[in-house]
Amino acid sequence: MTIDHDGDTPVYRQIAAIIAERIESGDLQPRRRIPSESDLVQEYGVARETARRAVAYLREQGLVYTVPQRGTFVKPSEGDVE
Amino acid sequence: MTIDHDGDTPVYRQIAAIIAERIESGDLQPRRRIPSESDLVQEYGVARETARRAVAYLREQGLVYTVPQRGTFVKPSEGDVE
DNA sequence: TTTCATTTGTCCGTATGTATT
DNA sequence: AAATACATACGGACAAATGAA
Repeated sequence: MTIDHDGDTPVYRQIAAIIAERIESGDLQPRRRIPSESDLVQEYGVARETARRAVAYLREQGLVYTVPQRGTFVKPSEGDVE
Repeated sequence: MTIDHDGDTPVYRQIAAIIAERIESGDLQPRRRIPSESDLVQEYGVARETARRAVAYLREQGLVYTVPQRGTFVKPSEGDVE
């Protein structure tokens, strides 16, 4: 997966889409931590704000949840055990 | 040496320049520890991130090396004895 | 052995200024 | 004007290793 800096889709949404795909494919498991903002900065060569936006977008979509000072994690599905 | 918070040169580079000057003048000797991040925070009244950036900048310039949980030290010159 | 302070590593939250589109 | 992106700077918190007491 590569980032298109010139296309119509904002970079942060492209990154969010990649992570969302990893969640849906099971590559990123429920309650497991997703890559940190710094990881995303490194991996995709973007600014931290862009990485933060990508994570914020996933949060808005209800795919992940963030624990301050801990990280961002994949939300468990509805029927999952507590 | 005072920090100019409003000038063109970023604060972290000003601090890096001060330390670089201390190294070149011999005030900070090879293999000796440079001031810790906390020291720089105290001394120049900056955030830790800014202090960390200054050190990172010196590292990129090859002037110092960092040992985790130990500190950052002045790099010995080429011809120095091991 | 245990405790404690120090130090760097790694997180996250926020803000401002600038540039580009 | 507004959205996107980058650079800089400040703040707080916890983790982990080291070394000294």
